[in-house]
Amino acid sequence: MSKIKPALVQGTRDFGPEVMYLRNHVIGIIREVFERYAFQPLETPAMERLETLTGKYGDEGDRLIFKILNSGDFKKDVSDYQWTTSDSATLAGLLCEKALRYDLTVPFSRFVSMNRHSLVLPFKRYQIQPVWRADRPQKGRYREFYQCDADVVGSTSLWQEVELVMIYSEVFQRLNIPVKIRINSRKLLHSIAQKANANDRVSTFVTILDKLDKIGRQAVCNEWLKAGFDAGGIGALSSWIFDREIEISKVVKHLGADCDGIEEIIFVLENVKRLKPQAPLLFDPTLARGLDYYTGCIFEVVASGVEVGSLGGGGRYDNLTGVFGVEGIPGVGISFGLDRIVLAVEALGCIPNTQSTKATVMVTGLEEEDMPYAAEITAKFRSTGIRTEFYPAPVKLKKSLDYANKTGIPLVAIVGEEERKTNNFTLKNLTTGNQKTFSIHQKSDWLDALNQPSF
RNA sequence: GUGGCUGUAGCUCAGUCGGUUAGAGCGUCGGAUUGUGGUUCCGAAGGUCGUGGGUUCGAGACCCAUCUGCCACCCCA
Repeated sequence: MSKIKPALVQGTRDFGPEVMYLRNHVIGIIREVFERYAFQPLETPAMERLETLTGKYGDEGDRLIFKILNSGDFKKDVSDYQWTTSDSATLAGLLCEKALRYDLTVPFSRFVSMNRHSLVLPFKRYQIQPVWRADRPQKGRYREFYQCDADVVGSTSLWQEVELVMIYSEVFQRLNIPVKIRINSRKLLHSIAQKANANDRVSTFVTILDKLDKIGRQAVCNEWLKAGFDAGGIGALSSWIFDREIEISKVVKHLGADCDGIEEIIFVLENVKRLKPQAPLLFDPTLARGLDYYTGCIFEVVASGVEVGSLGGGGRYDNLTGVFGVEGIPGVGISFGLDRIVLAVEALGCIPNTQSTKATVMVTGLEEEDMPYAAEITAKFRSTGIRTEFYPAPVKLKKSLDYANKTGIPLVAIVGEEERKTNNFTLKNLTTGNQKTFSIHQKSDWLDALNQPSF
């Protein structure tokens, strides 16, 4: 058999022990906060039926769905005519019934539709799993990445939005990442688009507005005009719309208090304010977000000190279950991008003392005859809950001490002929270089020394 | 999906105009020391130059394709 070069698939990564400590730490904080806000855990399969996923994320999103080739003789259901005349997208639909999930919200929506009779509404679930997108990778952009979602279905109350904003704030506070949480509303974007006579082409209008950061005010106006939107309307809008941190009261003056969507934003802003979140919640009239299914408030979180893209996003979707034949179940949710959060933590250097699973002590025997006794000591340590590594061969002390040094084990229990014959062991503190002999029968003595080495 | 940049030892990188046996530092392994690590000294291993073709007497270098990483679009966590 010819040798195969080991390689990763584009846009995927391995996570070694050091990174896993950090990832688990971050996941732990997110899960802890989710549970404290009374969300319940859920996991769904990596694969969904292709038809479950398509049509929910917009044309661009559909293109990025990873499709899974049918098993068996997948050619047999496709006619020669279809092979030659179909375009790639149509052909993919004939060859693939399954796909990898693109996000966690749509699978959740599918789950809710299937289990609506047994769910008590409002139902709050959290879900921490990988998702896949056939995107072209860059820094902070992968083809496999983790999302951490909290969603609540079956409630139209805006208090859900308020609570979700508080979750964002609390998680990033605990992670020591300074962030801004932005809020806008799809309804408000519709209202704004109407001012430029863009009723029938809201998404085109919004897509151009969303480019503000990259191309600037003038270019946005030019593109609007080029796209044929009403010049008078654009002129009026341009006096205020480009202020990304505009006071909502000014927007009320421009659009009127009865403008669709504005009341919701005011409600969320005011009630969040009363709860005094650590992270600021800012109204941003240019915030758009791409996912097609959002209908109400939308959110986005960006880090203040680093550029790794948005760390999270979310919003309200009034009728995602509708396409599964279940009407009248509204939902709202947020998502954390674990991989970008980890990047931000690394870039900011705000790494908390991550819980490593390294041993606190290593037991090493000097000669073959010492090994059974060394194994007994190891077992004794472990039975008291001490994380213990057993060096599995009698080697020169230089070698085993070197190993302990390099793997970061702070204490070494040395067992040789002397110790074995007297039921003792020598405990060496690698940080200070000091060592001390203990009797194995004096458990309280050595237990103290292992837990709090003071020599 | 579109356009661009990139790849030499485990890591960071040299490698002249296309010319003989591809180098350095760090790291790894062994020894100096038969019960004591981090320092020092000595020694060794490690490369089909991302991969596959092509041009050439001769390619790490030039050309084409492909894979990867990165950048700009697009989109998004």
